[in-house]
Amino acid sequence: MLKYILLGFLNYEPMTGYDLKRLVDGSTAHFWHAYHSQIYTTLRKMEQDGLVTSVIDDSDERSERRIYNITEQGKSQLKQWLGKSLTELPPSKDGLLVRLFFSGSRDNQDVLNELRFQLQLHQQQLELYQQIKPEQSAAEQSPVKSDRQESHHVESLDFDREAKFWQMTLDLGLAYEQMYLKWLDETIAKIESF
Amino acid sequence: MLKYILLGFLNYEPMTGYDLKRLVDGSTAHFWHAYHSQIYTTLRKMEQDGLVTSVIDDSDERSERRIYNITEQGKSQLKQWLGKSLTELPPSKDGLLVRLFFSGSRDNQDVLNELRFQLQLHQQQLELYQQIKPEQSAAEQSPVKSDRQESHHVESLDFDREAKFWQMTLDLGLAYEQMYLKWLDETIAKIESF
DNA sequence: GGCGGCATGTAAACAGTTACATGATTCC
DNA sequence: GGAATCATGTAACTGTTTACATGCCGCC
Repeated sequence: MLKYILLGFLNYEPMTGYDLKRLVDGSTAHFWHAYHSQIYTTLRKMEQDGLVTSVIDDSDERSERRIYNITEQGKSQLKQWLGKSLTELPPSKDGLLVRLFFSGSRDNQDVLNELRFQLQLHQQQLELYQQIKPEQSAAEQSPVKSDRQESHHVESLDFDREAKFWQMTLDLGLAYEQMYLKWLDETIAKIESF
Repeated sequence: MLKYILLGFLNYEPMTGYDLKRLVDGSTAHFWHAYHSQIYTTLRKMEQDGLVTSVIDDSDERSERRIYNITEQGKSQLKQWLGKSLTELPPSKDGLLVRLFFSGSRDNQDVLNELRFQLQLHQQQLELYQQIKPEQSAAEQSPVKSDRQESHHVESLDFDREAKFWQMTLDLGLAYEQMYLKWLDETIAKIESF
């Protein structure tokens, strides 16, 4: 999956592993997280498979910035992947629920402490999403922050349309956090009344 | 994590890999899924680590039913794990959102078809949860279906209390599916009005 | 007799995490 | 001068998934 995220971003414009890392952290991390180590190794793998090419940036000699570029093969694989709809539910993995499921033997106070901490975390997450929210103009909100006047023109990219889809994923994030917070509130109240 | 799920179930009573597989499928799969291959190999690993022991069931000679038993070390590790609260948000992974995020270049009809199919899947999932719901008596709803009169007495297991925690995880499942369905509805409507 | 479900596993591949490592630059 | 951040990567490990494999039993 990470492969397609990287192809997706590189399809906007060429960039380095670090750029990709920041883009992932700033946008897809909420529904697909990746460590920098995985990003770098996946990029190397993709290069071997001919989906991307890379060049060392000489203009900026301070360090070895390796700039990745999507190939035609990479573009076609991205397109092909987008063409095949998902036909299954994403398998969810939530450690907190596992813990709660087996919490029969725990002290209520222990469980409550854990849930209250989760409440804080989810409140922070919600606030983070809300800060992105205030439907900014598409361009400003764009995860791709390049000067569109400059060098690499992205052919026929409709930023308004892109922004609508980005907004939809954000909407789910917001709804998810609100739902989770409500459930945490109710669950805490239930345990308090045991 | 699977390790602790298996310890958690084996802490109720001894059972086979297949029993564990069915319990996982029937309860924790909604927040932590595992394939049978992983369950069997994890059990073997746990046996090597002294967390469980196993014996081949002779009473039933038709096949090699290997019955796993939690050890004192296993119990203590489970307890220790339950004692250390989670301090981070569970990283979510949702392939549909990844696809939506990069759907700017897709036809609206393609995206709509995919979302409508997801709608069906989530409706089915919601119905599945609702069928479990009607707050049955704790014992009947118990994922552990053993005769409590018989052989292995589980010392001091409060099924009512256990059932309350099981219900909480189910409540999140229900809230999640309702939230997801609402978002899908709204998102489909948005794309239709593009 | 064939099919589906029960029951058990192994092997290989792939994905994801943690730890280690290094050197530059920028800010205090 | 030291700390933080930028920037890049490798290595080892752990976890997860897919595919392969086998044999029994009960039902139609």
